[in-house]
Amino acid sequence: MPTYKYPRPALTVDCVIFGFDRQSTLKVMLIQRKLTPFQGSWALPGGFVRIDESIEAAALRELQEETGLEKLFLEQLYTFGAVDRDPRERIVTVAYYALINLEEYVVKAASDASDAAWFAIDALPPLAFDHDQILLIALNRLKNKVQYEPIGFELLPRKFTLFQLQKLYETILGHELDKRNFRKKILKMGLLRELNEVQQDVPHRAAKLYEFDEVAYEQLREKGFNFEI
Amino acid sequence: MPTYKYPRPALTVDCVIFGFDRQSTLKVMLIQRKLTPFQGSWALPGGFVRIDESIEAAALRELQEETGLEKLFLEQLYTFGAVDRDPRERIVTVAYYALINLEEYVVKAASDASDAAWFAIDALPPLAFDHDQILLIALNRLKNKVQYEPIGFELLPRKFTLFQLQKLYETILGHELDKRNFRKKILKMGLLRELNEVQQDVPHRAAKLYEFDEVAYEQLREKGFNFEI
DNA sequence: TCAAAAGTGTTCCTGGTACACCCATGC
DNA sequence: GCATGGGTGTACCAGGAACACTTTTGA
Repeated sequence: MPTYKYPRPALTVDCVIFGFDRQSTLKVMLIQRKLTPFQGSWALPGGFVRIDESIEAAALRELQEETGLEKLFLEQLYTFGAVDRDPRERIVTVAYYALINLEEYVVKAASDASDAAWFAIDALPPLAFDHDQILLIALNRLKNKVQYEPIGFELLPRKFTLFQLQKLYETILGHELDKRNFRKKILKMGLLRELNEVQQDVPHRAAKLYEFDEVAYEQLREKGFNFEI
Repeated sequence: MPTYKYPRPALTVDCVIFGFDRQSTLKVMLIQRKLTPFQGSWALPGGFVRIDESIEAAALRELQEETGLEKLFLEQLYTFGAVDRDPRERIVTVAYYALINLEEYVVKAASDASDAAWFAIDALPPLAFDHDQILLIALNRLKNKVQYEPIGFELLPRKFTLFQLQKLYETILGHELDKRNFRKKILKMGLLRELNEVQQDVPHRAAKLYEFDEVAYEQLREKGFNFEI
């Protein structure tokens, strides 16, 4: 017994998938459209929300179809509902953004050929629909959130160096950071577990590797600790 | 030519409308439901998104129907899409939150009788659907946002005293603030215009009135200023 | 004269910021 | 030996936090 008999907008999800590569560039995954409208253009991966799945489940499903990754950071971004955002008909889309570790992704991606590709954030092609707007908002969210929640680690391999972490912040925030101050601050928080390992195969002195300590973070957070870069 | 022939969720908007009264309590407007399900329960005001209006327009329309106010602060909160959040059928709702100045509202509200009522947020009735969850998230958003954007003023009359402003922050943040430090900080920002007026009809020494200076805020913001309490 | 809020400065301490050099490694 | 990052400590300064008393007004 449908309670509302008027025409309904269609409902989709779109995902802004961020990755951070070895060259310290922030990238986004895009899909080349095979159909009209915007045939041949690049667009955010996405699709319709099925009647029997939650919107978050729909986003996860899309994400898995595209990346093959099971566990990843996923957060709802914003819902876009301008009347004419899709030229075909009324479509409302709930945008999500995801953070993935490119090193793990690359392995899986090699297996199945796909129409997906990674683009550096500062060298994007024109995007279909209002996807440039969505991407901009996602980027802003990332910039803000990375400063007060420890989500940056989601973009790095499990074991990383302090230099990699610093470059990550510099890239996302768009400005340089002082090495000594950065290390002092991040180590003082007590969220990093220093490993008895160093980098391998680097053309310079090998750096110590660290892991993000989620348990320690949870414990500190319960005591009122706030992450802040 | 609909591009997607499968069943679609219905799409609604729900609004969390906050007000701040003369007794320094934070309140929310709720509507008593006339129909099943949850007949007689209190719920957030909301309604279906029409096929030819944007979601924000739908939220504004609902808001105006309920409050009669034209200009108010309105921001998208989050989209709720659990499969069973409505017992009748699949309904996805885009939640917004609004901040209104209760003094202005009360005048209008007196004119048309309504099933709406204001509840202090620490004395809420049980709510229909997942509206308690929505309200909780709205409250968190308000708590956070009020600290780094000057939106608190939306809840006050145009002319207010520093004491009122301080009480507003104390109420929303849930802890007391030091009077001298608060005044020092807020005045130093240069966002308040001191008026040549004082309170009227108060049973104690009358305080100076201030106005929020939006122009000054915009100018400062362009120079990189960040509001912060 | 009492109650309620208005109004006002100083001290201390923490935490941010600026800053430069030697070390280890691979090529 | 050169390039690349690894790794480390100090001094200064600004801004947050703690804190108490006198004044004004109306009831």
